[in-house]
Amino acid sequence: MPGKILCVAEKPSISKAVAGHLSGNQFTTSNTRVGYIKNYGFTFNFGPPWNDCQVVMTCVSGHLTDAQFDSEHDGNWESPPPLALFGAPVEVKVGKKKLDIANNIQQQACGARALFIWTDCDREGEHIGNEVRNEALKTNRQLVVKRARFSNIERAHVIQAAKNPIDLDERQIQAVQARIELDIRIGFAFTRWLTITLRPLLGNFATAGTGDNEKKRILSYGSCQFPTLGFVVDRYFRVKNFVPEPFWTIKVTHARDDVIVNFSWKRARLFDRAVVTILFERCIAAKLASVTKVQEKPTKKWKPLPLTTVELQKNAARFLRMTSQDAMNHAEHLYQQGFISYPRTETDRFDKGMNLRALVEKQMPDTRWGPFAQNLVNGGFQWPREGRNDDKAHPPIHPVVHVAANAALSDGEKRVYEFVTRRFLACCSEDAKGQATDVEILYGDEYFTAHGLVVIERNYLDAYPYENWNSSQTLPRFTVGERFEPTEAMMNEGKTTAPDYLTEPDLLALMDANGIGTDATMAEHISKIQERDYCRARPKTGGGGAGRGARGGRGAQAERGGGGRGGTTGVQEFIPTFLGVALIQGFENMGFEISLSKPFLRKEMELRMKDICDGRITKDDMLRQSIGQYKNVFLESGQKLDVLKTAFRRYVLNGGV
DNA sequence: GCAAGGTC
Repeated sequence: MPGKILCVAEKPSISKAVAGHLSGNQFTTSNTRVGYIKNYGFTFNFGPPWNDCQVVMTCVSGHLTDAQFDSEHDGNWESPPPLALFGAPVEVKVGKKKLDIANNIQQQACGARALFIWTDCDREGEHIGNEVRNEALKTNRQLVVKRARFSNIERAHVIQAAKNPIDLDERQIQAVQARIELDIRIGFAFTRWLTITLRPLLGNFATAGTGDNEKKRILSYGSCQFPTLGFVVDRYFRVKNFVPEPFWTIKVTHARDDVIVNFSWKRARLFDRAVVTILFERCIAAKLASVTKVQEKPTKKWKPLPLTTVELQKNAARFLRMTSQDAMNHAEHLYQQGFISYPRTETDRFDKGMNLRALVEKQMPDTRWGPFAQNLVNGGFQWPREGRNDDKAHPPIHPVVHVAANAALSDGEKRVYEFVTRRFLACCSEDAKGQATDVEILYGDEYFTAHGLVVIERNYLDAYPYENWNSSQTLPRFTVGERFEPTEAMMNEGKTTAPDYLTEPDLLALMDANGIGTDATMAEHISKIQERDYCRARPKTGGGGAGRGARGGRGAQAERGGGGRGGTTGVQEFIPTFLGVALIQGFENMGFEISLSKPFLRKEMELRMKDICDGRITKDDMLRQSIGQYKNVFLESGQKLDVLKTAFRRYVLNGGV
């Protein structure tokens, strides 16, 4: 007598894929009250102790529940006072829009022997699994609850996961519950307090329009939005306070075989004129330079890593002239139509079980990159490089089917699809190859080098026009030990230039490096601080090479990647408003040991969550500790309100300085 | 009206 098993995934795409694999595409489909959620019915042999079972496979759509304060604390912002939110009861309830989805789970759980949870195998996925479990148990107390462990949706892997279910990880669930409770307590308490105490000071700072708008203005605090704003403000001050410094450098050129070879100084530049003068004079006095090193060696330009969400967003700003939010919207739409894989992933390595060649083959009909794909299929294919990140839930972003150039897509969608596909083909190709020549000379007491490059095989670059690699002039022949008199030697003066304002790729890189937000939310935080009028984006103008010689970068935060690409692409840069500056400076001036505007608190929260997952502390430990810590900061902020008000008067009312 | 995290 076959039992019934209910399977629940985190989202429609997974439930459909899993149903297809487990049933061999032999399933029935029934619609639920929520249009995009379907119940698939089929039979499957799960092996002992379940064996042959009737299966219903369905899904939720992200989290089912939402945390909210009890009715006493849910209305009026003034009373009870925001401070009370650190201790007020928090209720976790199924969201209004999720009631139908929850009901579907309850109904389908009736009469089932077991519930198999197929949510993503990450922390939030574990928590969503718990929400599903709670719903199912409401109508079926006897239900055995298991979870499938999977890291991709390849057929064999999915079947393996179905036959070897494990248990939900209670620690991960607790860690997320703690995060949720902290986010709402801290976020709501500070937001209400900031709004009611500072809104009256804003008066004529109504930028968005009328006084009516002004009444609705919210001054929000969030553990992600504040550090995000902090990065923007921090860079703003580094630009504003920048003082150019003069430097000096020595340049040597030599003409040989009709080529003028430029040698650059190994010290690049020094900030002491007298010292450079002495070094320069020694060069001149030496008259002859001698060749100390000639090196010819093969060199490569590495093909890109498989595409993650953060990379997609950064590249969209640089190459596709769209904001990270637009890029995500387009990617989401492409995903929903089945054109590309799931667009929210941190994974930059393909699982060995994936058939990448088959995916390349699908691109052969394309008029733009078909021949390139054909070449890969004919033997040029190479497995992509493997990055260090694996979220254990989704593969890197890749094209799933071919979409022709004339397909009915919006312009933005087309550009995102093209980028995803070209990136994928580049990943499956070979590094570009070249021959590099380095010549080093000793002139006086100083070393100088010249560099030459000949590109031999472009390889992946042929499919990936977003990157360049060009041959430089071919260097004439030099031999080690030879001596010559340089055609010209000059001492030049230069000036350091200010760093650029933060661009969107810069900001994304900073957030990524500091653990602010997730692949799915980083773009939202960036748009949130604009919505709050804490900062504004404007197109970056001109700017070629600005910041090249910058010496202003003394900030302590990690900075990866970076913008600063010359030309006039559609990259945006972020400038804080006086309001944004006032908030960040105000809190900075309060002199807390751990600043609210820096990423440390969020990082701390991540670490404590990890402690819970590893069993070092419990959820209650974390809540007690963190609530206490933030409550103290909140109380102190109240005591130092004058500091904040001073910053507001200074920046908002007086327009800066 | 408010956070951040999932997702459509």
